[in-house]
Order: sequence, then structure tokens, then C-alpha cells
Amino acid sequence: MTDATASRSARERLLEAAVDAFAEKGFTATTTRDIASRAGMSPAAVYVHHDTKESLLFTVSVQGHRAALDVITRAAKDESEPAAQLHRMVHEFSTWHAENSRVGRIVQYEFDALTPEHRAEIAGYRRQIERCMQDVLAHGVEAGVFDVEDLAGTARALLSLSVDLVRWFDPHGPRPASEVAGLHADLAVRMTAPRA
Amino acid sequence: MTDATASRSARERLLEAAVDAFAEKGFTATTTRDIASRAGMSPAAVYVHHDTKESLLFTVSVQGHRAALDVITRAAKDESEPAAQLHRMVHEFSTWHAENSRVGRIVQYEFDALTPEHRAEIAGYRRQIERCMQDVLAHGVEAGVFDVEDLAGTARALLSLSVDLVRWFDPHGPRPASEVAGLHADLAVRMTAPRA
DNA sequence: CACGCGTGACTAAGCGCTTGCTTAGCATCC
DNA sequence: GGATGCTAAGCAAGCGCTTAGTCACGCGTG
Repeated sequence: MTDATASRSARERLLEAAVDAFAEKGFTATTTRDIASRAGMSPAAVYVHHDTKESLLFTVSVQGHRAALDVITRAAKDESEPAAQLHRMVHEFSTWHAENSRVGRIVQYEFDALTPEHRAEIAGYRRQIERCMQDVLAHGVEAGVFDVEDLAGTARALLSLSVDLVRWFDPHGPRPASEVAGLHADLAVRMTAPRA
Repeated sequence: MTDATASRSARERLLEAAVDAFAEKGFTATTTRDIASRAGMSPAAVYVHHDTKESLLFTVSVQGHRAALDVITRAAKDESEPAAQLHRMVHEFSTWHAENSRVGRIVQYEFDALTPEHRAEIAGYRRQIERCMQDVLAHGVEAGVFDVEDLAGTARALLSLSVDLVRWFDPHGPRPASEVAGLHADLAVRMTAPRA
């Protein structure tokens, strides 16, 4: 069991160590020696499995964005009525950001540390997430069940609410993720519901 | 005019250079040599006016939080009717964060780079901002013009919307700060208005 | 079965450079 | 003649990453 193939792969262990370190001290303040020692390896071992420190960040960023995109896309598919759809999307998206606030903080705050090529790729994921939210709002307006003047702006605000959780949400705090997610989902519905 | 007392004081010039550098590359990725050269001085000159690199960050952070607290406090005082009060507070608070997104990003994202003592002091400013928002919501509920179940949670969400502007708002983008601020203020009112 | 050999995971040591900050000294002004 | 504001030079420490080499293992061959 102490053997390398039976336990978690070294590459994966290094990724988890990188997430720990990046979340705790930020990308630039994290040393490759720190990552290595968290993974129980020598500094040089990092470079056996990953090209550079930045590529470690990029891998974390891709995985994080794919997971978030997956969560919001599935939520949209699982409902048909616009208000229920929106409620579920915001609920799930907020839950993900609350429960993965460490990864979330890395991908949001260390975006500028990526190379231009990697930044462009990540920007693509972000556009997909935004489009997903805009589409649901548009359908709701078409169906006459949403009252939204500024589609793009409101979509951004709704996502903003969820994403900003990575800044302040504390998994060990008194408020469970489900409670915050529920509040956000309710607020989202109120923000888009027809007015008197 | 090239003389030091006639132009902006060296201490102030260093602070502005620090804001530029921190906003552009983050606190840890910024070197004291970078700050010095942006201010047109030698590396050692930084330490004539500021004790450490961290104290430069702390000064920026205090000034930023004081300005934001001032903006939201004044907005609350300038109106008496709760809905108008809330609208104005969110409008001004969003405007400030959009127009000062560089400073805002520094104070929000580099919070952990402060010493524990400085962190505690900054946390005090944040509590004051939060209390200001909570008080207005509470008064509105008391007066029967707001329908808000989760006071603390809703206050946090409202502030979240504004603060998250520092993450994505681009002063050179197509959307003016006033437009986003107006949208946020409208959404805030809808989030708290009595339901059918 | 024994043996040699290639392969992949890993380490000890270290290279060249940069970091935050200090020191010693100099010009200017009151 | 003592502050004040600044610079040139540099120190100790730490940085990302490389190099050279060790070790355990799988496998084809005699």
C-alpha cells in the first residue's frame, strides 16, 4: 500500500498540494519547495510530473472551471420552467463556490498569473458560463415570466453573487453552504420576477 | 517645480506607485525596486518614508476602507425613506468600487498579506460597513416597507454585489460605472421589496 | 532460473538570479 | 552644524529550475 501505484498518483498528490499552498498563500508567495514538501517529495520531484509552477496553476484552473461549468449546465438542464431553472442554477452554483472556496479563490484571483495563452483558454470557459446564465434569462423574458431589462448585466450580477462567495465564505463558519445557497437562489428569483 | 516640496510629497508618490504595482502584479509579485522606480527614486528611498513593504500595503488598505466606509455612511445619511436609502447606498458603493477597482482589488485580495495586527484593524472597518447595511435593512423591515427574512445574509449579499465589481469591472470597458451602479441599486430594491 | 539492461520515479546539490532591507556616505537646507 | 532626503553598494536569504546520479522494477535472453 505504500507503493506508488496503489496510493494516489504522485502527479495528483502534487496537484492537491499545490491547491493547498496556492489557497493559503497565493500563487507567487508559494514556493515550489513548499508544494514539494506538502506532497512529501523533494523539490526536484515537482518537475518530473509538471513542467513549471505556472502549469500547475493552469491545471488547477482548468479543472476548477470545468467543474463549475458542469454544475451550472446540469442545473439548467434539470428544470424546464424558467424560475425553477434559475433557482436551481444559482443554488448549485453558489453551493459549488461555497464548498470549493479554496479552488475557487485560486482560479478567480490568480487568473493574471497565467500565461497569455492559458488565460485565453480559461476566458473561454468563463464565456460559456455567462452564456448559460444569459440564455435562461432570455427564455424567461420571452416566456413572459421574467422582468429583466438588462440581460447581460443581470446575468453578470447573478453570477457575481455566487462567485464572490470564494472571497468571504468560511466552510468552518456558523452558516452552512446550503443556507447561503438557498438565500442566493431566492434573491435571484426576486431580482427577475415581474413587478407589480 | 522639480523640487520635492513643490511637487507631490515623496511619501505620497510612493503610495501611488505602490497602488499601481500592487494592482498590476499583486503584493508578493511586486518588488520594492519596482515601487521605487515607478516613483522615480532609488530602491533605498522607499525605506526613508515607509518602514516595510507591508506597511505600504496597510496604508493603502486603511485609506481604501476609510473611503468606502465614508461613501456608504454618507449615502445612508442623505436619505430617510428606507427604499431610497438602500438604493442610494448600493448605487454609491458600487460606483466607488467600479471607479476605484484597482485600490479595491488590492484591499480585498491582499488582505491575507497583512500582519495579524493590521488584519484585525482592517476587519474593524469591514464590520462597520456591514453594520451600516444591516441597520438600514432592519429599519426598513420595522417600518414595514422591506420584506427581508435573513438580515445578515441579505446585507452581505448586497455588499457582495458591489465589492465583486473589483474582480471584473473594467474602467475602459464599454459599460460605464454609472450604468452598473444603477442596475445594482435597482436589483437591491427588488431583492428587499415586499412580495405579492 | 539467473542475469543484464532499459526505464521511470525520485533525490542531493547547486546555478544564476532576485528578494526585502541595511549601511555608509553625500548634498541641501534651516 | 544638525536634520532631512536621497543614493550606490551590498548582504543574507530565498527563488525557479537544472543537473547528475541513485534506486527499484519489469522484461527479454541464455
